[in-house]
Formats: sequence, structure tokens, C-alpha cells
Amino acid sequence: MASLQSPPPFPLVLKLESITDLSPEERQALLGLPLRVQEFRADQDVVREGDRPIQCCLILEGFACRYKLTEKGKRQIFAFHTPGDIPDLQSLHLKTMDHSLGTLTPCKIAFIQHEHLRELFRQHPRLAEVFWRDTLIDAAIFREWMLGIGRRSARTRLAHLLCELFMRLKVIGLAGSNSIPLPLSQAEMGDALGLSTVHINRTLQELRGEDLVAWDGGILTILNWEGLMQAGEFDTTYLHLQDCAAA
Amino acid sequence: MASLQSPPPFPLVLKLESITDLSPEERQALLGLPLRVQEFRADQDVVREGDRPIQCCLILEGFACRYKLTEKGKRQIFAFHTPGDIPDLQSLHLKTMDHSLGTLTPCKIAFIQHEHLRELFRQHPRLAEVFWRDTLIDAAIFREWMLGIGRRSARTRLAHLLCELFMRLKVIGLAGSNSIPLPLSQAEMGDALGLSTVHINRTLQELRGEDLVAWDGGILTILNWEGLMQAGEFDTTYLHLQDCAAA
DNA sequence: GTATAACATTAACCCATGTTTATGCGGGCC
DNA sequence: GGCCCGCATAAACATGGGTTAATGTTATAC
Repeated sequence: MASLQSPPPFPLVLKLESITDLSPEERQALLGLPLRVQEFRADQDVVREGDRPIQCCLILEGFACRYKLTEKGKRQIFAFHTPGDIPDLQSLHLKTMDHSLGTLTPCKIAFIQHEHLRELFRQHPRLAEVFWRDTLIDAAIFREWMLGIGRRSARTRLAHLLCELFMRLKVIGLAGSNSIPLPLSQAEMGDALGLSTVHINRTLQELRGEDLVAWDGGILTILNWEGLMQAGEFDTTYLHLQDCAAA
Repeated sequence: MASLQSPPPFPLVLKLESITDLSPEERQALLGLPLRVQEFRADQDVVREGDRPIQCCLILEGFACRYKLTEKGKRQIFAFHTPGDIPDLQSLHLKTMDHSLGTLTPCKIAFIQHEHLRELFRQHPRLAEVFWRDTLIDAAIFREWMLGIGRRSARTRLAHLLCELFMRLKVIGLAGSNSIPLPLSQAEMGDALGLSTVHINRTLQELRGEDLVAWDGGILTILNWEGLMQAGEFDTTYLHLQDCAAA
């Protein structure tokens, strides 16, 4: 059944191996998880604030985001998610969703019953730690975004976001040597960075004007990685790539 | 030994019971954790960005915060922590600290070796879930702050913070019926909300002028809870009090 | 080949919040 | 009792980024 496993390098395994090592048995157990796959169009909610899910979402293809709306209808995006991510893993331990998960592009999403994950963790306690670790890295990314939104200029924030997306996509094999797919509108980048669409436009032009990046047809090309990192005050520590605490 | 356990209601137990139920055995196991207690003055770093801790910090008394500095020296506070919190629990699974933990007031802090926590989790796997859950609630609070900093006005943000602190302190027994200790300077509130000291002052006066709160001698008094919640667009869902997912 | 929709781009104007600098005020300390 | 020191308060001024609204651009649809 094609739907039980997407293209050969199963994205979940790829993703987890970017933050830890997996034993062959653990890898097998992950590949054996029962999945129900579903396709979504762009801009659809997959899980909504207030829901009480009994399953988690694994992204197989496409870009998604977690977000929440203000009473006045303003949106803040908390995180971008890519293949291999389980954006609502927290629903395993927090009954009620306090935010929503929506697609940004068309997506292929696999649903995994909570009970199957619980069983997986009983069989492989170390995998529970790996997933815990993954949610902790999520939180580290939230903090870094908070620092940006609260204390950095629009220019620095945007450069930082582009650096982060490049690193994260590279690690899961979705980046070229110096380019990545960036299928986001300027409005969506604004909602992630706490800026208006117009100001994203101004700022993006600034970065392009300095030949740090090019952006065309949904492809972002890094023209000057050193310069971009500097503009974004970017330091990868917070992504905790392979930086496991010894058990 | 007085240092093995602080005033009768051990704050860690109190805190965990605010977000889940504990069995008598679990409670016993927590009380039996070997602690090394240390006193800190105000404004001291307890753990610093870049450290690779082999122990976690449990706050017994006082207020602390997690924060990080910009290259330009601006500070963003990510979270306030109170007795019963283990602010750097993540160090159990993330080797390198990506931010710092510092005291805001004089604090009594207990250190717990990572290995003791790992042993505790082996004996009581459900406690591992409870602590995981706690770090997930932390992340939920980060998201709510992000929404505020990115998309809400200064007035709404400040009101929201005061609501949050009231709820959190109430739940661990540190609140009066309508007042809490608020031993923070306006500069510290600004660093938490992404605002300048001066603007915190203006905004706080606004809230006081509307008779929503009073603030004197480090004590915050809520004069109009309904009004304050409304001003802060405050909804407790994100604190996930006792909102466990069934196992 | 024209209509439509979704975005990107521009420009003009405005305001919430930042910055700077002084002043006030209460508490600890010699 | 006088001197700091750390904070709160205040006023004047500066600005980054928001808002609004018009105009381009591109792609798909009929």
C-alpha cells in the first residue's frame, strides 16, 4: 500500500535522525506505525483551537503552520512545519488544543492514533525521550522567535527566519546547495514575524538590494550566507541539531 | 535536615498537582529526591547560555526568569518562574543551554542531578509523562506570549501578563483572594513584554487609572478581575490547568 | 484575448512606542 | 541625619513600522 509509507526516505525517520541517532529496531518500529493518510489543499485547518484530538498529524509533504488569532482577528504564526514534523505531538499530553494547525501549501498528512504512539513508547521507551526532545526543540524555536519579535529589528528578524528555514530544510534533505523552496506569501511571513505585509516587502527588498538573497517563483536563493547570518544574528545552537544530552 | 525539604507543602508537589493528579507513591518518590539546596541573591545567573548542566534547578522560594540577550545587549525574558517550577528541565534532553536562568528576587534553589531524575522516571514512568506535560505547558505559555508581543497592544499585553501571574500564583497557593506579590521592576516587565521601561510605566498608569489594578510596595491588587481579563483578552485554556489528556 | 484573483510593489501619512534626560522618592547604611 | 542607590515618574522629542489605498505583475480560467 503506497499510503503506508511515502517516498523511500520516510520523512519522520529523516527528521528524527537530524536530532538524534536511531537504532535499527527503533527505525523499524517507526516505519511500522499504522497511518491514515489524507490530502489537504492549501490554507485548510487540520486541527483547530479547542479541538480534543485522539490522533497526531505527521506531515508527509507540504508546508504547514501553527497559529492563533487575536480577538481583533490578527494572526500570529508560531511555527512553520515541514515533512517529518508532528506539529501537534503535544495533544498526547494536553487534551485541549490551545491553537490551530493549518496548511500553507497543499499537503499530504498522515494521522497516527494516540494509542499507537503510547504503545510505541511502551515498547521503545527511548523513543518517548526522542519525541520529548523534539517538543523541547520546538519550544527552543519559540523562544528564539520571541527574542526576535520582542527585541530585534524587522531586518534582523527576517534574515534570521530565512537562515532558520534554510538550515531546517537542509537537514531534512529539502534544500539545494544554496537554495530552498519558500512557498510563503509575504503576508504569511509577516504573521510569523509580527510585521505587516507592507513592511515585509520593504525589508525583503532591502535584503535583496544588498545581494544577500534572491527570491523568485517561490525559490529562495542564498547569495551570501555569511552576510545573511550576520544580518540575522543567527547562531544554530537553539536548533539543537544532534546535540543530545547523554542518557 | 531542614534543607532536604522546604516548608510543609513541598512546592514541587503543589505545582505538579495543579496540572495533574499524583498517586501517594508518586508523591513519596518526589519527596524522596536527593536535593542540594543553595541560596541566591537577586539578579544572579543560576545557569547560563552555553552551559552543559548535569543537574536541574527546582525553585523552592523566590522569583526567577529565563532570558536571552540580543547582540546589541537587549534582553528578552521568556518566562517567569515561581516555587515548584523546574525551569531548566529541558537540560535533561538538550545538552547545551540556549538561554540563561537568573534570579529576580533572592531565591532558594534546589539542584537535582539528572541521573536522579532519570532513575525516578524509570521507577515511575508516569512521572516522566507528567514532567513532559509540564514542559509542553511551558511551550504553550511561550506561544501565548508570542501572540501578545507580535500582535497585541501594550495595554492588552500588560493586562494579560498580570492575569497570568495572578492565576499561576493562585494555583500554587501564593495569591491572596485578590492580590499577589509582584516583586518585578518595570524594566523587568518591559523585558518580558518587548516594551521599554517608560512605556510600561505609561501603560501601568493607564490600568491603574481605570481602577483595574493597584500596585504598591511589590503587591499587585486586582480591583476588577472581569475588566482586567477583558483588557488582556485573557482565556486560561493555554495554562492547561488539570486538563490532562487521558492515558 | 479578456476577466479574475492572488500577490508584490509603491507612496503618503500617522501613531504607538522608543529614547533621552530630569526629577522625585523611599529605604538602607554609615 | 545625611548620602546614596535603585527605582518610579515625567516631559519632549524621534522613529520604526502600521495603515490605507493605488498600481503592477503573473497565472489561471473562460
